Amino acid sequence: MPDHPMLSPEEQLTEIRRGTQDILIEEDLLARLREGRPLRVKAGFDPTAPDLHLGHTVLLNKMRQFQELGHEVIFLIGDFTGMIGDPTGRNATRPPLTAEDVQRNAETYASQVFRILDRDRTRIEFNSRWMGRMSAADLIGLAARHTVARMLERDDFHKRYKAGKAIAVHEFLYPLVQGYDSVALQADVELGGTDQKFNLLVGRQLQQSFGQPPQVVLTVPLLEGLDGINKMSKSLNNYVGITDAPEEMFGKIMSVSDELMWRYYELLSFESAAAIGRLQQAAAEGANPRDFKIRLGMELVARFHGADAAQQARDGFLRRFASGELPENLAEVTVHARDGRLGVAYVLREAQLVTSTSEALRMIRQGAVRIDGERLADGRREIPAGASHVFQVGKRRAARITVLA
RNA sequence: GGAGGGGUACCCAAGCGGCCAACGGGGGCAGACUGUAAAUCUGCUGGUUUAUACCUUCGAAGGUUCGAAUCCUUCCCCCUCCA
Repeated sequence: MPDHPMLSPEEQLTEIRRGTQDILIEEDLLARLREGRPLRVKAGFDPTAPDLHLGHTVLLNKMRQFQELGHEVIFLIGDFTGMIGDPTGRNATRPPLTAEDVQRNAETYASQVFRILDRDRTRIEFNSRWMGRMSAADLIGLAARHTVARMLERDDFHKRYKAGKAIAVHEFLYPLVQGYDSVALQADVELGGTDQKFNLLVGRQLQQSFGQPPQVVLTVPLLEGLDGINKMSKSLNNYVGITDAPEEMFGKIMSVSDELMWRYYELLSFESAAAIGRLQQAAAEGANPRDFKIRLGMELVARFHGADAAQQARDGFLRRFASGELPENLAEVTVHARDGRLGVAYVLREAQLVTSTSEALRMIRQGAVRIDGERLADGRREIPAGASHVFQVGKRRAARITVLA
């Protein structure tokens, strides 16, 4: 990981500004950078969604950047706040997590974030460390430092209140606890997505209330998911997981719209703004955007799986979709025949290429099924035991299936 | 506490005794066209050894009926207005 220990405060600020939405207050950040000490940079993570995807990496990349600039990054796992569930952008409260859930999720986090962060420079904290021993009296004292009117300034509270929708009292505790985390950690900077802005600002206010200088708040944009509309999330199934296999990751990137590709360049690529501008220029002059998508896909796959894997993913993709060849590392599946044979629909179901025989029959009817490249028209076709063929369902599902006796 | 409205498939939303596995839209999947892009057109979008058949599904449980998503009873949940 490259280091920039020699950068001046002003130069650091320029780096930090890239890809951010807001820095509040920028002058404060500059002033702290001028102190010449490593800043304590905090970012909180919810323990409910342990599988990281590219959307999370926008923030992680920013954290890594602070590390490269020589600052101390605190990866805060909100195990205590997880019991509340951040109501941001939600209508329903989430079910509380058990201690085991939290522990397991935390371990998953740890194994994933260090694909981006420098392990040696990352401090992992759990906010239950201080919240867990806070008394009811302390909590009341904390709540006394904030007013209902200010809480209602938060956009989603405001909307729900005006619309007459329910706001549970404990939901007000979420921003308070998150803000108190900054007090407990004496954070200099807190990072978060734009949807976290209000919560981050509560941290400033509480720190002041506790006699600390208020943290600098830095927000990064939320990354749109593969659909280009909703924010990337696992529950919407529009995500690219950072543990996705190279081919899968590459394929997902290739399937995004041209418009979204540029957004991904902006938020995910480490290429310079100038270089990205040149690509856009070339596209405007008629270059095929597909080639830039390939470039982006390779950059991202290489980041998580290495350059060799990226090269292979690209080559495999081109062979498969540009030349129409079958994928080389085809899944090998065996299924069992009945009475020496098995109907195709059952073959497909047993091999989990479809979820039901009804779906299999539907797919066959629609001409989506191929056997060794030949389109299958007859849904009643039976495959004899001992046979081995390559079965394809649609463009994306394929496997070599051997029928055993 | 009182009055009223509502819970239908992934989402929204019709249906209000049989023609309902349930209109329509969105989303998704598949086919054509492509650059696994966009746009467009077409089909599909409970399950079942492949079936003008059967089974399960319309908040839950009972009931009426030859027959219920549709009628009745009880229960659960959500919303609106009043206190």
